[in-house]
Amino acid sequence: MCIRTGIVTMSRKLAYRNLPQLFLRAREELLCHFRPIITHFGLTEQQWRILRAIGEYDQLEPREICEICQILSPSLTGVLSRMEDMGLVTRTRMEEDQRRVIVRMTPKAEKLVAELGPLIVEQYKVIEQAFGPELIQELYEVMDKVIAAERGPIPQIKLPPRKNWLTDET
Amino acid sequence: MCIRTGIVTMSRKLAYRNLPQLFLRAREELLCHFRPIITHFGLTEQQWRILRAIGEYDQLEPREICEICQILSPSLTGVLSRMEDMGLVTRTRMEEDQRRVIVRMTPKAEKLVAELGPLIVEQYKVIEQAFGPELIQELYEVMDKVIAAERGPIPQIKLPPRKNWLTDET
DNA sequence: GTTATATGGTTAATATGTTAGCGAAGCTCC
DNA sequence: GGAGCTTCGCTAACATATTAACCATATAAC
Repeated sequence: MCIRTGIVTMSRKLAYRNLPQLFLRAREELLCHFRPIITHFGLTEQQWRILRAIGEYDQLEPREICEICQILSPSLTGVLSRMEDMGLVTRTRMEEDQRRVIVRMTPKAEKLVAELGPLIVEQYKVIEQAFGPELIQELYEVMDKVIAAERGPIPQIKLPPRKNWLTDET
Repeated sequence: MCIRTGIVTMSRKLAYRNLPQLFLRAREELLCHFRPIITHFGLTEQQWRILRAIGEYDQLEPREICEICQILSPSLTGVLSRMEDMGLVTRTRMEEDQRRVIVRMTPKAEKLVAELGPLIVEQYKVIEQAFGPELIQELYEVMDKVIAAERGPIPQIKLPPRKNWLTDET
């Protein structure tokens, strides 16, 4: 407590650094080298993620894209319909199950990926040069350890009773 | 080329795994354990990032918040004005430089952080238990290596002449 | 001192993220 | 075979991300 002002100015620094935020920053550190390439072809980052995924699996259903590309279903709906308008993908309902949908690339998108893909790889090589191959390798390993769900379920801490922080003035 | 269909189905799998996407997935793997805590207090993830930052630095200018919290300036404008409406922060123009602004927490926000912060730390401990302290340590180290700009500027590959992929039908 | 330039925050327009909930199609169980 | 439940994609409402451009203020150049 400050003697002069009477205000408690203890360090509100938490014991742990903001890990999700570090991920965000590290991701941006990488992505900023790819963004110019992607936008050069008139795509958004998400659109490229999706095209890359379909290119790899040949065809995918929306919920598969959601999981692979880390895009939530409501977002995907919009992204896909825009990509459909751009003539990049087609959406066709499955015969067996009228709920499900198949997403495929158009020939135009195939050509686009055929041009864009190698450039992405080229940029990866440049980055690998700068970072050092060991760091890249290390990155893949650590990421996989975090993602690999080979651990028990992580419990959620008990939450205190809900107060109306944002309405009460007390 | 497939003999039956005549369609070229070569593997369009790139030589490098999608690293930014791995970051995204790993980040989500962590964040999903904190999100319930944050929303329990009626905050969004970004709002908590900002409160945590201000709590640590006592007061910040918008552009500092942008850099620390990885939020772009136009986004921040909206987030801050919403937080102002919620009575969480105050924005005051600087006397010396009428362009600049100082962002501070309100007492209400101070109390909120005082309750929320320890819960976040608690959850970190739980996660550390499940992940193992070594992995957490390893994470911090690798992230810092990626972020630390102690390397030369990373060159951008040369881009081919721009074609109108999205308008031409050729 | 006035013009040129740079900086800090903002607005505008569009795309995506996030949560809740809906509606149709498929499944289960009785 | 119909009630209840689940799955799948979607809509709606709001918050944020992203790019471009704007405006006021400050600084540099002359």
